[in-house]
Amino acid sequence: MSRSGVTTIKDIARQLNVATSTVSRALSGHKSIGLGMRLKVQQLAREMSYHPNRNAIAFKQRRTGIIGLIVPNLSEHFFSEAISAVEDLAMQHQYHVLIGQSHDDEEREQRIVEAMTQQRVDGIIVSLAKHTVQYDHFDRLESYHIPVVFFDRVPQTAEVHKVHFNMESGTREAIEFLIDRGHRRIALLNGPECMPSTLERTDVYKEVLAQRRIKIDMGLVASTDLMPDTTYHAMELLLAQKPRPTAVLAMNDYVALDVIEYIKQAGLELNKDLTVISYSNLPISNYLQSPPLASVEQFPYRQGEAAADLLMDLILNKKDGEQPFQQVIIEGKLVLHNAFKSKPGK
Amino acid sequence: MSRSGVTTIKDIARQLNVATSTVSRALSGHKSIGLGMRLKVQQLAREMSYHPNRNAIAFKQRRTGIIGLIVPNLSEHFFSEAISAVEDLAMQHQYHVLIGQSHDDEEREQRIVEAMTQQRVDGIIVSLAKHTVQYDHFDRLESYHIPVVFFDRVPQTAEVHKVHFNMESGTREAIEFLIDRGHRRIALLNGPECMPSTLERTDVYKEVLAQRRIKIDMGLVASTDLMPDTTYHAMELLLAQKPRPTAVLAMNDYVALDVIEYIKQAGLELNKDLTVISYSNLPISNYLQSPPLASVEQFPYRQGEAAADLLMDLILNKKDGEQPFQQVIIEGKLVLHNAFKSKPGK
DNA sequence: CTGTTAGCGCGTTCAT
DNA sequence: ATGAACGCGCTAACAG
Repeated sequence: MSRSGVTTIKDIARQLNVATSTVSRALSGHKSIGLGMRLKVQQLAREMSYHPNRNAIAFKQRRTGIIGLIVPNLSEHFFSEAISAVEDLAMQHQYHVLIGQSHDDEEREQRIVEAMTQQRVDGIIVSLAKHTVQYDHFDRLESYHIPVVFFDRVPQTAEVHKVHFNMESGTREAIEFLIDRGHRRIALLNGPECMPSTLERTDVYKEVLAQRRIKIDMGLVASTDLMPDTTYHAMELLLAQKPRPTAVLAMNDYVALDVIEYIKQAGLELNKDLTVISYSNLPISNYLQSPPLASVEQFPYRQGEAAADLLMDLILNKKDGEQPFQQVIIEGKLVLHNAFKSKPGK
Repeated sequence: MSRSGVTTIKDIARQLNVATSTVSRALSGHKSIGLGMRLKVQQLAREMSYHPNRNAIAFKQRRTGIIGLIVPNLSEHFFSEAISAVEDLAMQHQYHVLIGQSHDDEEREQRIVEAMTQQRVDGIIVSLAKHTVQYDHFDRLESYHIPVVFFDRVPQTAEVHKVHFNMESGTREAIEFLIDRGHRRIALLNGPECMPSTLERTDVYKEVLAQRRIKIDMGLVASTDLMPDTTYHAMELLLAQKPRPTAVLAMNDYVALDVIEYIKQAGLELNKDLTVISYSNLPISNYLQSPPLASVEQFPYRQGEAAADLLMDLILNKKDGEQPFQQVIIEGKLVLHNAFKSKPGK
């Protein structure tokens, strides 16, 4: 054994009086190695509890078998679901996942990308920090041949690989659902105006109403920065409109919960005086006694899966020629919240 | 530049007609390098957009700057909080985190440990799979000088470094709280009997009741494997006891939610006919209209933080002499669930 | 079938 | 203050 106390192929070779390359070949099942030799080597490797040094292999092969995953926040349910998917898929390909959280800070995001570059990860999956507007740190990866797949929070440009939610279909489905149930005064409680998704939602909102020949009243569109206070304030504005809206589409579950609380405090009855629909990012709706009527499911696991699939494809089929930029769009799905499906005592 | 298109110190050296060792020293701020040379090298490095190959450095130094983190499930809130903490702390030390999820499968856990061994991570933090009873795969790490810190789901043995929740104080506080509010028939809805924490809970339960001179009735102690159906079944058993329990301590929030649902279905009033307290691992209790009365907070972030702290200490102060096994115990805290704290419109 | 040799990128002696 | 040489563990030509 080497001084470090860890067995290397050298040790095995010496023991067997063969060349290191023979050991290397025997262990990796090279066909040119005789069966007898192969078995001898493999057995001795086991006896000496040899564990190949992937780090050395990576160094030599210029392939680390590691992909980087950068998200704003590891503990947010949407992201941890996606991470779980990425890990599952990576593992299937014998790949491993190095994580980093940007905490929605662009500089931190840059530092993580730099670190992952230095680690020579084989690819990166990233959901952008809230205010990232400059993509130099990702562009630089190109010269290192490190493919990048964006997911969920993606750049506007078409010149990247990306996986994201289809805001249009989800929003359309939600609004049409409300219209079909007779609602004509539908409020939109949107996110901060700096987020691209906010604009998209507004566009679809207007488009669907127009198509259905329903009067568009921009007094029914309000913004919140996701904090309860501004949500309450927005609700005040919305409920002050005449005639009062009969439904509200909230931009995510956290906001919806605040809306529901507001409704209670205002003495209104949820989903009767005011119907609430939101975009789902909490796993809890089925446990709430007063959930929104429905949610647009955004399938974080599928998004992570699709991103990992795409990245693995880019890594494994790494042709020299640049590949066309892929875009995977995850369709939302409106899910009605029932009470619990299973009944006690069955 | 090398053929691969990536700048190395060799390239910089050639350009400057100096030795690679000079470049290496200049870049790492070695004092024996003249200021002029240092600056020249640093500037050229920037111009050639040199990014040191950490992989090569790790290979040479036998230090990867990576720690492994193994949890049963990445998307469970308790764990994703802990992961967030580990990542934050690792980053402070310029370390990075490689993740793996065992999906509560011992064999998978072993495979992940093997992979991390091969990657030569500098240390591992792990929360055990539900049914892991054999620790060979962790013992083997010793010969690789890879320190291991267990957290939350830890082995019983004292001969490991570990961070875990103090089941005693949290449980004691919860039960005494119930007793102080007049409850005398307190049910314990425990986890599967194979988990060590289950036994601990039962022990404390019996101990506190004995101390408070309350009759112990093992009919009030039931097990669930965490699935709704068995929880419902357990609730049936518990509520069939005479006299009926007036309170139940559920082993975690998921179980508590099922309990709450059962109560509704049984036509009982939550926290009146039956008071519910649980161990918290969901972030949602404050949003439930019918939350448990209180939860024992288990501070996942702190647990992750403590585990990472301990591991970093083991890595950085790696003396040759074995270090005594550390044990960090996180005290639980009983948290009363109020309705929303902030009111609308304020 | 197997041995020899070279080298991946870097830090680190040991010289000078 | 700088250079030359070596080797970490492994794979991959190239030779036999």
